[in-house]
Amino acid sequence: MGGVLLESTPASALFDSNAQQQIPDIVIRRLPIYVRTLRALTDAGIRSVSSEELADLIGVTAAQIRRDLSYFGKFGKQGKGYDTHFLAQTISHILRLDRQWPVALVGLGNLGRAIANYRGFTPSSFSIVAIFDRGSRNVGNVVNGLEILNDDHLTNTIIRERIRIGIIATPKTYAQEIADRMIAGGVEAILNYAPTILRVPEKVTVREIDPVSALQSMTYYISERGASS
Amino acid sequence: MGGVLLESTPASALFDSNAQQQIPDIVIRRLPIYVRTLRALTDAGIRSVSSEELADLIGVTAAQIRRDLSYFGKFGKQGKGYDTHFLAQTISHILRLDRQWPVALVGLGNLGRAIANYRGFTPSSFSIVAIFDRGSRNVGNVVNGLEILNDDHLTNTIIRERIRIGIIATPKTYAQEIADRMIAGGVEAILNYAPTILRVPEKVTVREIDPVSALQSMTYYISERGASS
DNA sequence: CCATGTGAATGTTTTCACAGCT
DNA sequence: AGCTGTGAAAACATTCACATGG
Repeated sequence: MGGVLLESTPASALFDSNAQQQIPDIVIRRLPIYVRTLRALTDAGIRSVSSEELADLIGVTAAQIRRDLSYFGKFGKQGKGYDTHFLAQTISHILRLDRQWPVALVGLGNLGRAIANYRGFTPSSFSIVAIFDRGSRNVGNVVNGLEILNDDHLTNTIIRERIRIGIIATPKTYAQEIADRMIAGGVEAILNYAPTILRVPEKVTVREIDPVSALQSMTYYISERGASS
Repeated sequence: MGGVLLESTPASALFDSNAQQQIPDIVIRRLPIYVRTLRALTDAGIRSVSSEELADLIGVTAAQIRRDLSYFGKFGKQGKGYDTHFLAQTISHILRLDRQWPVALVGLGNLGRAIANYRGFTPSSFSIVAIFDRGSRNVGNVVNGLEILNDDHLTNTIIRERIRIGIIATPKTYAQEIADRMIAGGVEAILNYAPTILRVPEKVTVREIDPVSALQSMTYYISERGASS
């Protein structure tokens, strides 16, 4: 992960209004990997998989996969395992990946540009539909088919386009202000690449992408010997 | 966050050979944020901080900070709090951030280029000292002062330069092979941007940077109403 | 006979709450 | 008087192990 911990984790799923059981966020965070792995199996023509086979592919235990799935229902066949296509579809539906989500990206440095050009979001249910930067050299240019807008228009565009997801790739100084303006427009999920902890209301989910912290935590485990530079 | 779970988490710290207490990886992963926040305080001229103030800045509880620190020693003064500079230095030392670590980067697409140009690694104890790509258009070019090498030289360069940390920014198809070759050269920590789970020996730590999974887990929490696309 | 789904047991992490030091 | 460091409790997460059903 990179992404460090400390992410705001909705206390309630506010998903289904009846007294639904509360599902741990850590389970929710594993589901995308299950989907990805199941899709790879389907693409390879494999139609059935046991919890143990799936676990080996992912690097977790079979019991964990069975327990995770049990929060949502019974999807397997005893003695047989899981239908790969069906399970991928089912989890995708739980995560609401069976639609395309419009996303706003703010910040167009090296990183923002790489994000704007990344081809992996679209097949994963996300489309960047608006890109913003501080007025200056970038505004007005076109990146990946989208005109870069001045971030004055951020809140209004988010409202108009009904955007619920934002990606922050600004310098850390602006990140909180951008988050506030996203939230004012109705954003409820923020992917934060800026190295700063965002303060957001309960109903907003934030995930941090923090490669520096990830590196800084791994050095703890590196064995003695060998220095250099 | 982003980074998904499922990271290989060394079962032992192999840090200090005597029967040292085992420190939870989740604690280790929080330490970089403590350092970052303490440094910001120091830079702002604040010389002392209580666990509660620090907790508020980071978005965790004061008890958690005190417990985390207690794994390593007693760094505070009762009635007073912690010396910001001293505590930043101490945690940096624990994480071995009081030196510069050479890093190898493999893969030079959009993302690899953004990583190569990122200015945040150097002040955070990491220097990219070698960049590799599959032979073709990129090899021989210079990015951020470094000549891009053919990845045939990967293992040898890692050995020669005593590199212990690798960053993988290749397509997922090559990621495992690159990881294997890094490990053959002595790499013990891998930051993996490719959307695939790497199989590595026990002694190697991996952290995943997986923005797609992060987004895909957040949609679960987005409230009803508002669609569009 | 195989593999799911799940109570119960175990292990891990967080939080409480307060004795003790400054 | 204020805040740390930490036992003990509570909350949370994982794993065991097996009854059950295809």
